[in-house]
Amino acid sequence: MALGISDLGKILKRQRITVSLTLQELAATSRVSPSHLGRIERGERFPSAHVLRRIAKPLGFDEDELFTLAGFLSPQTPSIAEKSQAGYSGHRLDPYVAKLLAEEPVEVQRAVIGILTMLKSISRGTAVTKDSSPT
Amino acid sequence: MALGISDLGKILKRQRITVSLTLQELAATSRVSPSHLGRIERGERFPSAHVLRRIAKPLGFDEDELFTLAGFLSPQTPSIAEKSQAGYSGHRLDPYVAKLLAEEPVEVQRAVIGILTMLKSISRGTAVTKDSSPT
DNA sequence: ATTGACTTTTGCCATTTGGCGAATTAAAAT
DNA sequence: ATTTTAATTCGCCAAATGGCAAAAGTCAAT
Repeated sequence: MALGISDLGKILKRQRITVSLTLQELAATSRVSPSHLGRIERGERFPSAHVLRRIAKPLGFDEDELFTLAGFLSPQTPSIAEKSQAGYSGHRLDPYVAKLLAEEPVEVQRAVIGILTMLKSISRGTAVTKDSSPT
Repeated sequence: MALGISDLGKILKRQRITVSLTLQELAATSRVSPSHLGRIERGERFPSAHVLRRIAKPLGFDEDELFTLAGFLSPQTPSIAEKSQAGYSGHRLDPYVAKLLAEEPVEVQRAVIGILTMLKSISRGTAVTKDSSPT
C-alpha cells in the first residue's frame, strides 16, 4: 500500500485543525474518545471502519473518501452492475437486461445463470455457430 | 442499522456456497484463516474492513457493496441506492449473476431475458403440471 | 510565579479480532 | 462397515482496538 498509517494520521490531524476542532470537540461530535483520536492522529492506533465512519462527516470528509484514504477501499471501485455503464467497453452488462433481471428474485437470477451455463456447454459440444441474428 | 451481524454471516455463507467454494479454498484465495471465516459466517466474529476487503472479490462482491452490507458504508451512494438498500429482500441484481452475465455478448444477455420472459408467460398461462387444484 | 481553564498524552484495562493447531464432523472410496 | 480424506468447528493465544481516568503540557490573565 502506498499509504502508511502515520500518513493517515497526519491527514486527519491537518483536517481537524483546518476545521478548527479540538480533540475533545471532535470526540464529542463523533463519539470516539479523545485519547483514541489522539493516538490515531499520531499513528499509534489504526482506526477501525466504525471509527472512520464516525469521524468522517464531522471532519468534512466523504465516507468512502476516508475509506479510500485508509486503504480499505481501492481507489475507484467499478461496480459491476449499474455504475460500470460508461467504464467497461467490451464486457458490460446491458442496463436494460440488468433492470429486468433485478426485478426477479435472486433464486430466479441464479437459475437463469444455471440455464445459460447449460446452454453454453451444450453449444460447445455441438458447435452450432449460426450468426443470423435479427436486430 | 437494519442488518445484524448474523445476517451478514448468512449472506456471506450463501454467497460462498453459490460460488461453490469451501472455507479452505476461500481462505486460500483471500488469505484469511478458514477458522476465522467460519466464525464470521456463523456470526461469532465481525469481520474487520481488511478482511471484508480480502473476501470481496473471491466471492464476487463489490468492495463497497460488502461494506454497505456490513454497515460500514451508508447506502448514500446516489444511483445505486436501491441496489444495497432495497437490498437483500428482493429488487437487486445479484453481483455474481451480474458478473457472469456481463461476460456474455449483449445479444446473449438479451436472449437470456427473452427466454426468461417466455418461461414466465408459460408458467403464468398454462403448462405446469396442474393436479386438480382449483383456485 | 501562580492560579485557572483547556487541550493533549499516557497508563491501565476490558473487549475483540484473527491465527494456529487439534478435534470433530462430513464425505468418499475401498 | 471401515478406512481415508477433506471440511468445519473448537480451544487457546497473541495482538490490536478503544475507553476511562489521571498526568502532563499550553496559554491566558492575574
